[in-house]
Amino acid sequence: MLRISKLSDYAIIILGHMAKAPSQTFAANDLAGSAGIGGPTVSKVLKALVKAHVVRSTRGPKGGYQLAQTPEKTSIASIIAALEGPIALTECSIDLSHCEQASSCNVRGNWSVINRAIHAALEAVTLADMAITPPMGSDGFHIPVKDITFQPRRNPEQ
Amino acid sequence: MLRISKLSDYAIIILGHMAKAPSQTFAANDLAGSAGIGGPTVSKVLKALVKAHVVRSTRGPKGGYQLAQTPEKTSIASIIAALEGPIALTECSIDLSHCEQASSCNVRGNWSVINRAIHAALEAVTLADMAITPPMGSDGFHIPVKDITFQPRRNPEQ
DNA sequence: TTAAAGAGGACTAAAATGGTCCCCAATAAA
DNA sequence: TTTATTGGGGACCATTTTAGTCCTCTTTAA
Repeated sequence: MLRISKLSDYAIIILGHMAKAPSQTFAANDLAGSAGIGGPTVSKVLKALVKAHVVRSTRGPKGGYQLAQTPEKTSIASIIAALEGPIALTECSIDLSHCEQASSCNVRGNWSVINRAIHAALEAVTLADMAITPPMGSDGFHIPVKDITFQPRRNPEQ
Repeated sequence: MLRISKLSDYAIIILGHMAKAPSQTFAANDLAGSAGIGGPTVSKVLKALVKAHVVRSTRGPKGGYQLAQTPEKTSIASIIAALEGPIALTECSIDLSHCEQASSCNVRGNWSVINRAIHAALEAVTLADMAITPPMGSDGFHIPVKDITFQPRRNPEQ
C-alpha cells in the first residue's frame, strides 16, 4: 500500500487550511474545528510540525500556530518527514547495521536511487500546490500530469 | 516513515536472485537458502508474486518458480503492488467513500499528482536495475542519480 | 504409487499507529 | 499579581497491521 500515515495526511489538511492565510496565527482548537479532526490529534500533529520547523508557535492567550514559511516554500517532503522521520523505503537505507540479509543482499545500493526519486517527487510539490482547490484542468488536476516526467537513463556505461 | 513492507523488500531480494538466471526454475526452499530468509516466508512472498503474474509456478517434483518476464520488463512498481496492493499514499486515492474529512478536505485531488509521480518513479526502475551488483559509478550507484529528473510545471494556466 | 513441489488459508505474536490524557510552561490581559 | 488561555512534552492504551508459522490439499514427475 505504500501509504503515508494518517498523521501526515492530517498535517497536510491542517496546513492546507493555514495556507489560506499564510501569516495568520491559528489556535489548535480552531484548526481542529475547520479540519474536522479531533483536538488532541491536531495538537499532536502541530507539535511535530513545530519540531521540524514547518510551523512556528506562540504560547499564551492569542497564541497559536503560524506557517514558518510561505506555502510555496513548504514542500510535501518536509511535512511528511516531520511526522514520519527520514523518507526512505527500506530500513537499510537509513541504517545498514540492522540488516540481517546484508551478506546475501545484492540489491542494496540501488534502493538509494529509488529513494532519491521519491524524495524528489515529494520535494517538488509544495503546500501551495496542494492547497489549491478546483479551478484546474479538465481531468480535475491543477498540475498537468503530463508535465511530470521521470527519466532514469539506464546502464549508460555498461 | 513511508516504508515499503518487509515482504516487499524480501520480494525484491528474492527476485534479484532469480534474475541472475532469468529462465531457470527455482524451488522456494533453495531461494530461502540463498536469500537468508525463512522458508515459509519466502513461500508466502512467492505465492503473492504468482497471483500478480510477476513469477510463474510449476507444481510437482522439479517444480518451482520462474520469472514471468525478463528482469528488464519487471518493474519495481509491479513487485510492490503484488505484495501491498495499489500504490497510493492516501486511503482516499483508492476509495474516497471512507474518508471522513472529505467535506473539509481541500487537498484531495492534488494527491493524485504525487501518487502518479511516485508510481512513475517505481515503474521506471526495473528488476534488472536492482539486481546489478557493483561495477558502477564512483558514488556506488549504478544509475547516475543526476539523470533522474522530476519537473512538475506549476500553475501554468493561472 | 510415491515423494517433491506449490496453493490456500488459518492462526498467533509482535510491532506500529492513532488517539487521548495529564501536568507543566509561557504569556497576555484584567 | 493573578488568572485564563494557549502550547510543550510525554505517558499511556486500544487497535490495527505486519510478519512469520503451520496445516492440509493439489499437482505431477519419476
